[in-house]
Amino acid sequence: MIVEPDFFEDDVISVAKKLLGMRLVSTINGQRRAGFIVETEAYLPVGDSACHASKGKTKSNTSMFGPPGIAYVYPIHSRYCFNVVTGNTNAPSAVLVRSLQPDEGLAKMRLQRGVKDIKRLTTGPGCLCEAMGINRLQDGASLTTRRHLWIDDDIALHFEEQEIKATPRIGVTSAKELPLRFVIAGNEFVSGPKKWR
DNA sequence: ATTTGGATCTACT
DNA sequence: GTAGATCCAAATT
Repeated sequence: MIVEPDFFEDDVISVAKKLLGMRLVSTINGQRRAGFIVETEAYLPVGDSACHASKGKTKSNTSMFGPPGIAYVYPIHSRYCFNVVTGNTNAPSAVLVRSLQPDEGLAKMRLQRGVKDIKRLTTGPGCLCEAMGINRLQDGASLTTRRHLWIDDDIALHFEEQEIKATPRIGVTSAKELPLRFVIAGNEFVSGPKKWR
């Protein structure tokens, strides 16, 4: 089933863990593509200097202040990063989806990415956005309708609870030590240093 | 109008 | 493991 809005009303760390193994599905630009979420990061509403919302609302981060269950897409280093907005109040928090295990529409992904190696299709936040066709138009879009982009568990990647591994987040320049990155341990589509797989 | 710094990626060693 | 490419938007001039 497609996930309902209340799925995202939970606290951000719980949502980050619950998303592991679920499917992200896109029909942007026609061909349907899907992948299993294998790596996420939580960005907290309070006490998290690495969170984009921590310095207040700006033109580009307004989606983070919106209702749970919408997308927050922002540009960085000539790529996009895709987040899911969470929380049940005005407290801005979000889950960054960092990596997918490709499941459906591999040919279209290869076309959009311009690479053929399956390990490089959707491994890394910028790569998965390119493969799925996620762009600035998806910023603020709802993820709980089957329109262009949504999350479901029609098929789920099976793994055991104890296989979730928590590590520090990648690439952040502050709050470096907080263990807010969650991965399916040992999955070959997880990005980052091998110590953190 | 110009500068600066990022929740990155790739190619290379 | 590291260097260089890359580009948007916020801050500064």
